[in-house]
Amino acid sequence: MAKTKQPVAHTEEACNAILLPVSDALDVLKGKWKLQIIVALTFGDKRFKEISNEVSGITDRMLSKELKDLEMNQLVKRTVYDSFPPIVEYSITEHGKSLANVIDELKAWGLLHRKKIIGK
Amino acid sequence: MAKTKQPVAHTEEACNAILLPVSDALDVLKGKWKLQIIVALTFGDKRFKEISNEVSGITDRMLSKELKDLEMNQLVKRTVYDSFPPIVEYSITEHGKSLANVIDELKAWGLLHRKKIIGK
DNA sequence: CGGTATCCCCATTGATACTG
DNA sequence: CAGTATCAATGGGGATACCG
Repeated sequence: MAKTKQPVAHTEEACNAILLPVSDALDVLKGKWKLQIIVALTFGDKRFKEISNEVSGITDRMLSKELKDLEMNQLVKRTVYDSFPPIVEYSITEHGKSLANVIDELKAWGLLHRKKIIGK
Repeated sequence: MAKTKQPVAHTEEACNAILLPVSDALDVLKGKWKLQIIVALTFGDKRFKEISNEVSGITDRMLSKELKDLEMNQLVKRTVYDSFPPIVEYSITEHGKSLANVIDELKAWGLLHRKKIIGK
């Protein structure tokens, strides 16, 4: 059982030292679409419509909104070419690429979990 | 610009090979409370009330629900001691501990992101 | 083409009260 | 102590129509 008394104040600090950055990270990736968009863009720069086609099920409204969020967090860069009809291209930034390790770990653990739980 | 034609079918496959496991992982950790509970438990086994005290703001209803989810996914183990008043203890499983790398990466990236964006 | 503007639904969460 | 039951609120996301 657990009557090993623990230094509560210290575990709270240690706790927050983990939880704050973890929450920051999760917030940035939150929602149904952001990671799908990021992953799609890691395979190459794409235009609005191209992303829309690759991320199956997303509406224009959501794609627009999510791209803005990602741009605000400097994960994605938006480039407008002055032409008609308009051409807008989206690409991953260096900061966006720095998510690679996170995505790799999530992927690895997801596979492990699927083997353990889902694919009994 | 981007007229480097890409093998669409292949990128779609590659895409899904990433997105499916990543979604699995994110689903398991989804919501406001699950990671807080997991992290709290990594500092030692705890009883319902103890978790409730450490995860600031959570209601009994939510804690109960989240613990059930975590138990279903075998991240957390629930042990009932036959006594009165009842004693129930929660602990992290080995599978739960296997999240350590994921949490570490999220933490590392969260810190990086905070330095880059939030902390000017 | 690359988006906005509106409206609406419903799932998740919160608040509160109660129980074995 | 360790929850459950019930109801209310919030907000993320969908559907559709329209615009520069």
